[in-house]
Amino acid sequence: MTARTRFAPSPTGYMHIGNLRTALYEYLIAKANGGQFILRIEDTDQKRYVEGATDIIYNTLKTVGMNWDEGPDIGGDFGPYIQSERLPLYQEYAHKLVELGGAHYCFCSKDEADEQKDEEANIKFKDPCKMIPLSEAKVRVAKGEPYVIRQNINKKGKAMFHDVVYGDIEIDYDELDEGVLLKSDGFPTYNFANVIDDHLMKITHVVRGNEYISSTPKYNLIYEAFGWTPPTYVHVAQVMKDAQHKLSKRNGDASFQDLVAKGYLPEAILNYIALLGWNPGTEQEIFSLVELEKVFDMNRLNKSPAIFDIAKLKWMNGCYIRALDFEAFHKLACREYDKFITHEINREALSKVLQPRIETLNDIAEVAGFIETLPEYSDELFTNKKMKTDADIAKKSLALAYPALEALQTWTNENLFECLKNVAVANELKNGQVLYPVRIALTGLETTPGGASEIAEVLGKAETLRRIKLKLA
RNA sequence: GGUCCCAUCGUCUAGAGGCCUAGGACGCGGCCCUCUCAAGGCUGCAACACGAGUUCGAAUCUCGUUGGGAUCACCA
Repeated sequence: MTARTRFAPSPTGYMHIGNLRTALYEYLIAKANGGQFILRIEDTDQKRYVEGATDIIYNTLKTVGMNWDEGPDIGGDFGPYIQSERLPLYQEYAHKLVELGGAHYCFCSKDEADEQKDEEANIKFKDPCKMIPLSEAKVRVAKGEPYVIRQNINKKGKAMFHDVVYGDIEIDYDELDEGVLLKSDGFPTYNFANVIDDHLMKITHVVRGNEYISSTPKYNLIYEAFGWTPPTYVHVAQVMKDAQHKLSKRNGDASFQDLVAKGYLPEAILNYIALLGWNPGTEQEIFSLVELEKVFDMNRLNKSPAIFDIAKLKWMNGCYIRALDFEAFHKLACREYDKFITHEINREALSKVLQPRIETLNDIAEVAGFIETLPEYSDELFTNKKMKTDADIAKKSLALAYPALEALQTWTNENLFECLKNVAVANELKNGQVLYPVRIALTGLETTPGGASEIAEVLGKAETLRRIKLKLA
C-alpha cells in the first residue's frame, strides 16, 4: 500500500516553522514510497479566518518545492479539500455517529458545560444530556432547539495505540472527556473533521505534533464506532525556541516568510528544519528535497524536542550561498544592490567578492555599505602592526599609488594587484604597506570583504581615484 | 493538580549491552593559508541529569528521584 499523507493547516496567515517541518515529513513519507501528498485547508473556525492566508500556504509549499498531488486549487478524487466546503458531510456523519452510539445530542450551553467540570479536581464533563433518550433528543432537534453533538466515551480501562515515534502508548479512558464534535453553528470541531476527512481521503499516515498524543484515543474511538481502520500515527516532537518555550507566533518568532525576508534561502531553511528531529543515520547534512525523498525514513524521527538554532541555519545558508552558481548568486545579489547602491560599480566583481563571505542575503547591505558611501574614519585606522603601517606611511603610499593607478589601463583585480605590488617593490615598501592603506582609503573600514585590489575593481577607476585623492587632500 | 511524554557536548545529533578512553555538525579557541575579512585545511575545549538495580559487562535494559514539556476548549 502506498502512503497517502496530508498537510492540513488552518489558514492563520503565518507559516510556522514547526508546521512547515510537519508538512515536510508528511511530504517525505508520501514521496519516499511513491505515495500522494495532499493539501487540505482546515478552516472550521470562522473566527480565526485570515484573508490571504491560504495564499501564504500555497506560496510557501511551492517555493520549497513541496508540490501536492491533491488540493483545493488542483482538485482530486476526494474533494473538496477545504473543510468549510464539506459541512454537509460532517453533519451527515455526525448524525450517523449518534445512531451508531458513538455520540449524542447535547442541549447544554457552553457555560452550563463549563460549570460542571473542575480541572483541579480532574472532574470531566458528565453530560446530563447523555441520559436523554435518542427519540426524545431527535424531537428536540427537529423542533429547532440549539444543540451540539458530543462524543460518547463509554469505555473503561486503558486505551492503547501505537505510534511510529513514541511506540506503544496507554491512556485511561477516564482521562478523556466527551468533547464537542459538531458545534452549535453546524461546523465540526477539529477532532471530528479530521477523522472524517482523513478516512474519506484515505490518509494512511497522520503526522502531527505530539500535543495530540493524549487525545488520540478519542479519534480512535470515532474510527472504531464507524468501523473504520485508524491511520498510522506519527507524532513528532515540538520545535522549540529554547528549552522552555516552543517556537510561536506570539513570541514574535520567525516564520518561514520572516526567514526568507531576512535573507535565508528557502532550500537552506528546508534542509535545516529537516534535521530538527530527524537524521539520516549518516554524517551527511546537506540535502536537497529530492535527496531527502530518497533517504527519508520516519523510523529515524526523534522523540525529544529540538531547539531551533539560528546560528546553525546561518551556517547552512552560507553553504547554500557558496554552492550557488555564480550567475544565480549574482542575480540574487543584484536585487540587494538595487536597494542601496545608486552609483555605477562593477557588480560582477562585487558579487565575486561577496559570495564566499556572506551567510544571508541581508549581510550584503551590511557588509558592502561602504561601496555606496565612504564612512567617516580616523587616521588611526592606518596604523596596523602586522602590516607595518601608520598614518605617515599611508600618506606616502597613497601618494605613490595614485599616479600608478591613474596610469593603469585595464582595471581588473589582477592588474590592480600587480600594479600596487609594483608600487611597493619600486619604493622598497612591503606589499602590506601599500595595499593596506589603499584598502583603508577606499573603504574607511578595518575589515572589508576583499582586499584593496578587489575593492578598487568594484569601485571602478574614477571612484577609486576620487577616494584616494580625498584622503590625500 | 490528574494523565501522558521526554532526558548524550551550549545547540542539532550518532549510539538499539561489549566496536565508546562516547562519533559527527554548528558555535567557540588555536594554527596554517592570506592584500584586511571571509572561504578552505588542520587542531583544541566541550556531554551520557542523579540514584539504585539486572548483567561478567550499561549511554544503551528495569525501577525510583530530579528536571523539562504536553494535555485537561463549541482552537486547531
